[in-house]
Amino acid sequence: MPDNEHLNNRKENGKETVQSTFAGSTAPSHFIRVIIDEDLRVNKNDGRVHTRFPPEPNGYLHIGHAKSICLNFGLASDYGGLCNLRFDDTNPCKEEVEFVESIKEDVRWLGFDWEDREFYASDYFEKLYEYAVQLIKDGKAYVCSLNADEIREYRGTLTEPGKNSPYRNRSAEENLDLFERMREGEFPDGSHVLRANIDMASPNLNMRDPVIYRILHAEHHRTGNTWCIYPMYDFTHCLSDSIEGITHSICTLEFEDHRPLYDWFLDELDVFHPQQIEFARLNLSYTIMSKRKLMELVEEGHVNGWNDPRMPTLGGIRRSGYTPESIRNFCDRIGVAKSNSIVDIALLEYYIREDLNKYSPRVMGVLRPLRVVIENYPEDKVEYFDALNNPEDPGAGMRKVPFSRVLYIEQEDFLEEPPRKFYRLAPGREVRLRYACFIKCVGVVKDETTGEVVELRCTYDPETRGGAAPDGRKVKSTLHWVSAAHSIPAEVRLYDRLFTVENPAGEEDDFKTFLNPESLETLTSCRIEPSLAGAKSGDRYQFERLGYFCVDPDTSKGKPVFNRTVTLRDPWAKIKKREKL
RNA sequence: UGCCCCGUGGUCUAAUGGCAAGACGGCUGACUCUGGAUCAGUUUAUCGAGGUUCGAAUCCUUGCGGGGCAGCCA
Repeated sequence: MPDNEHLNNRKENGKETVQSTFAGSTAPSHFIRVIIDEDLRVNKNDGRVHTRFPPEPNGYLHIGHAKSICLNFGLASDYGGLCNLRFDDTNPCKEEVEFVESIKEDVRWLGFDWEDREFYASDYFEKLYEYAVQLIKDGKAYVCSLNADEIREYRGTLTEPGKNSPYRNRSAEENLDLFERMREGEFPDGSHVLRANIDMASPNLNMRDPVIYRILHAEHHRTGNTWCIYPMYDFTHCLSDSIEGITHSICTLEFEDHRPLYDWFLDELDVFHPQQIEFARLNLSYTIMSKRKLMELVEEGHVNGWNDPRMPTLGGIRRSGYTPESIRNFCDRIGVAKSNSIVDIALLEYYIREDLNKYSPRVMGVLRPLRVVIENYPEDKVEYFDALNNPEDPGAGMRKVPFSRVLYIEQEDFLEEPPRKFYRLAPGREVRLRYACFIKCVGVVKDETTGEVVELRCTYDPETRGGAAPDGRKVKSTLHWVSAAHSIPAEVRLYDRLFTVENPAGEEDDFKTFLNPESLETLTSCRIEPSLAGAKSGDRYQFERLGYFCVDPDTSKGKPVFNRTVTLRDPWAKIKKREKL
């Protein structure tokens, strides 16, 4: 049994916390570090660095969130500060406990620890209410009784100023009374809102008397039915940051226009003032990151759930076999900036290969078996050859691989009429079987009706046992193989990119028209070497010459299922494609 | 048409007034019992026009291009 312990005990399940974000610490600096360095230099915030990762528990996390998680937790760790996990749960209609659990699992899996700092915006509802009351008393907020449509009309447009609400001049007493009765549940949803009193002519739409509280008679996942008014994001977020003593409140670019409002609340209330800093969210080529679109894929059955290995969700990525280490390295390398960009998915693949190459046990498995009979090998004989578990890791040891008269090799490793640059097996040609011996193809058996090659007749050279020829002759290629009688059947799921175009969300047509019809190929007659008999869900292996594979949870006793995480770099595949073979 | 942000090789990110750097990708080659890994080499960039300056990717003006904003979502 190959030693898979390195991999599976490494840095998962929160057992080990990340100290420095990038092994070798070659992660590039970026503008947020420049800001923090300057803050530290002038001793702003008494030299503290305190960040937070603030997901809304209304869906699953994806690789884009991983960028934010690595940024926030990484910065805290690098500067000797802290990072809170805070659930932004101000909309009871969309949020569920299930999501908070999965978010916690994902953050932990990535290797980060928020210790006892698990917070919820809903923890602050009472305090937030008091802040709202203070704004009303200061004449900075009022209860508006326009309906949603009217508020929209009064807001004006991008190019035209809005006009004041007729309720804008209510007295503080009346506002206080109304707001209190909103809280008491006297009014139906939508009948009143609390609004900030700012400027209906502001060129920034967010400043045109934004709503800060709405009536929602809905049960909240944490506060139950305690409240029937809920604060809006802009009001909640800055004050939650302030309450927690956050120094650097890092969010994505679309909140840039909200920053004046973020600052406004904190200034008007005269409370501790964190700094909001915006960065560009991650986009990856050949996939999508929008929660709504991902939901569409799930609900319409284009993928098999949120953790389908094709999904960019952390659940999907994890199931496909990615390691948290590789995701962290990736996030450190892509940098942090303010320009919208699409990172090549090849970079992500590079980091998972880099990681898995170091740690994953090598093993042989044949995906599309082609029967090979070694004519000069005795019927009943079995030999066991020594195979390296991991050439990159001398400590990984060896294992025995059984060899017998009937074997399977990969169908694509034989061509009756080999083109130029095809080094593998062909009639009359000799190749090496990995760790075993040289074989030469002396005959081809075909299906009489279809003409399909169904069996190869070969001879082996007993002198080459162990893989080396005493006479020093070379072969052009080495093939992986399994012994027919000893191998065990397996299902292997081959995953490919989800979309056929780099930026499906940026196309004119609906993104779903670009779904890759070949994003999943399920192979059910694979044969794998017997050492894999005890493989457990989550175990990762390199199938030699094919790629990295991870045992899927669908695995049942005697029926292993593997997901292909990523292929090996494959020059032959490139040649085939280039020369259209 | 208002406001805000962003334009550096194919991609992502550095250089913050002083030799445009790195990673990925691509292409060569070496090595190899994985066409893997490794190693070496190579290819390609400051959106345009003015200005400030001894000197501009960097500062200013302007044009062009891209993105965001009119939820009682976050």
